[in-house]
Amino acid sequence: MPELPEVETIARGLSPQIKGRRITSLSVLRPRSLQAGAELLPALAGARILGARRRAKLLLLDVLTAKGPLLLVFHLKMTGGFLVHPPGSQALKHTRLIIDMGADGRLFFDDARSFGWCRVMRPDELTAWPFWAALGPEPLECGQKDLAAHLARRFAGKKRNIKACLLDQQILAGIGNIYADESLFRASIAPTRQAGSLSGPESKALAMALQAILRQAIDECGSSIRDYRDANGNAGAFQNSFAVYGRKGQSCRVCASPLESGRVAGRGTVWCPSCQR
DNA sequence: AGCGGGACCTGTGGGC
DNA sequence: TGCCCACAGGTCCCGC
Repeated sequence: MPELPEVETIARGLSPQIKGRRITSLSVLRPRSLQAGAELLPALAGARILGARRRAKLLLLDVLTAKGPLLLVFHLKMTGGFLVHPPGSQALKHTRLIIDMGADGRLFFDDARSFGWCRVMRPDELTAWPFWAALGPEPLECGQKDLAAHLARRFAGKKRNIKACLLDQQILAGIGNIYADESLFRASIAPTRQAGSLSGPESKALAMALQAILRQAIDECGSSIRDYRDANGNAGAFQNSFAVYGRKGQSCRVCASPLESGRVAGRGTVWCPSCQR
């Protein structure tokens, strides 16, 4: 599922394939996949794509139209993905949007489960968008000490469990189910712990674990469970490094205890009852 | 405040 | 083989 490392990998792989290209048109094959900005579609004709970038789990395409800058903001949710196809290529079964780049090909946004979406926005609309404005900091864009301090501050007094807090995009941006479970294992913290009960050293350990795991996952081009592919159609490799996610019923790689599984914060969760306290 | 549950989606895989 | 159902999960929204 595209979380921070997967979206980052997609943005890095996509950017060189589309940078500097001109959009001839954007076709919407599934109306609900365009969540906002239909009135801006005509302005996209002739616009130049400046590049692809990531914020939280969002993938953003910066484009420059004759009337000024616009953004194509995508949320890939569970099964969204991008691939550039040759000019004239026909839509696939799950293609939801096509950005036609003339002789430079066609960028498909495919999404089997149709949870993902695109919003076409002016820069001022983006900054005013409540979801965008409320996003917490990027975990890899602050120093380890700053991240630990931020987490400690945001966890203080919270009765919610720590896993729910890690999944809360307003506390920290980009973490989903996989990296929440993996980070908590690395930091030896049980997902069911009340966030407010974490000690200073535990917040530090969690900050360290989050950064180490996200960096390693980006280095390995993300995790591919089933659907995820990068912008070149390749699978990631971090799934081979999972300590707990998807290992329900198996034994801990560190202490060999049987892993515990259940629903925490409404999500399937796996942890080691011996290593994680 | 925080939690559970439903809605949105569809492909997959286990059980029978 | 085929049917049924649980499950995957990010976000929003509603009700308690």
